[in-house]
Amino acid sequence: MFKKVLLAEDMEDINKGVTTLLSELGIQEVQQVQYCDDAYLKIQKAILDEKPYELIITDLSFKKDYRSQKYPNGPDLIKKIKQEVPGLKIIVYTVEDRLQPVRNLFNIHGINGYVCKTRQGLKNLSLAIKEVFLGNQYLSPEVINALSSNSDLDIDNYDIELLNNLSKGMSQEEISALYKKNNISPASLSSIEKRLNKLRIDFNANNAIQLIAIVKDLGLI
Amino acid sequence: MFKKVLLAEDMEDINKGVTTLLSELGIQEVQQVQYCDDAYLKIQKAILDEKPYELIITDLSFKKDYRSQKYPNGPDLIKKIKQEVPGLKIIVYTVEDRLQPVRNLFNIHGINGYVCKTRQGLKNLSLAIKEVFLGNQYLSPEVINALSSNSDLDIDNYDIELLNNLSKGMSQEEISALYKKNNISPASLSSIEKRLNKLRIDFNANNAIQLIAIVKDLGLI
DNA sequence: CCTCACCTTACGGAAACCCGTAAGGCAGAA
DNA sequence: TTCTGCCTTACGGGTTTCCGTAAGGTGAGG
Repeated sequence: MFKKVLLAEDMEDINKGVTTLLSELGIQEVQQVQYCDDAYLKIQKAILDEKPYELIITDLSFKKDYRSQKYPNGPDLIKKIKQEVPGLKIIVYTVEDRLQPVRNLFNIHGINGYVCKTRQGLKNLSLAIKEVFLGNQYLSPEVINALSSNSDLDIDNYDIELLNNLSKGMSQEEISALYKKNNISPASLSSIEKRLNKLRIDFNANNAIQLIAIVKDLGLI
Repeated sequence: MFKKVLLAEDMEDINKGVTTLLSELGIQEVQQVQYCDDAYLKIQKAILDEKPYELIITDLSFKKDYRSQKYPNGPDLIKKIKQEVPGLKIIVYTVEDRLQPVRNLFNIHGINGYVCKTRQGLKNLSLAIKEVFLGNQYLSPEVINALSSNSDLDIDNYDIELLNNLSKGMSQEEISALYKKNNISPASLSSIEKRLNKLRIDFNANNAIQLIAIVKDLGLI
């Protein structure tokens, strides 16, 4: 089993529950932080001391408070860690159960496990730790479909960016002009219309308004 | 201090932390449930036994699972309780920190306290219990502005419904037709346009698309 | 080299949205 | 009653979106 684990989670009550679980699993050294920046510093320090962490368990959302943070929330921290210490295992433990964010965390950032905070959350977290220790991936049941390939319509970054610009109130013509200026292709009004048409079909939307409402609900933007 | 309190909260870890806090506050009888339906039943039973609860502490969101529920989440439960036992005090303890939902809970349903789950969540909850025991309202700092009158632009149910219909992909003409059929006033296309224009100004939106994006983010719809 | 498939762009017309102006209706105050 | 302010409705015209059709460009494979 893992010997040294770091837990990043801002809420004291949850923090306490998880720490107990980790001890019960036989993990000798369990440390915890309530801010992502602290997590990053501890990880770096541990490496310098040649006693690195073997596993990070982190929430995704951290409430903002008076302390300004370089890494305000989970994804920022995860990105940084996986860039600098790609071998370090990461399990996400969070309430977020929308599939697209889960997909991104696995496909882009390369996390090792994802557990939803639910009634069985702690139980699943314990399973996740065991699987990740064996070198496997783990997804809790609520999001098991996130990585099944058929479930993703091919939405790429261009699409996301397009939807983002739309939701910021830009007209399609303005977006076209912006893309031409920045050499983003395709940039013509016609292409943008066509792309949006495809998205409307993909998501069963009558018009751009409903499209934005839907992708907001899905958490795509 | 309160003698008999019921806690409705689906996650075991949090549940445990809060229960401990309540005991420390000197509350003799603390019971807890993980489903809203169970909460409702316990409340009814306690009244029949002539040992009613004096305070309910409840989360807002409860994860769905295999058990189908008559009251699937906090607001449903709160509405029912306040209808049947208006004098029973209710404190909401949740992560939700958007102002509009908070406003609704106080103004429509008449809850007595609202505490956000944050780093200081437990501390604030303890304050809330004391205040509510004294007959006062309590809002935790994150949402203290929810009830300050100046912060609400006068958005009424008509506006919310209008935005909802828009986000469902209806055209303004379709909405007009629907309202005429259902005798909802104003129903003319012109009035609907005018109302949306006002909303766009209120929310600083360039067009209907951005308007929907904004009100979705705010949690108005 | 040519062909074919695919992507980008262009264009035109219908529908929807945006915005200003103005007329009708209704309630309260003089 | 008349006046006034406010809300609802009507209408016109400019802009944007939606949806075809079609022309140019590019790249893979024959």
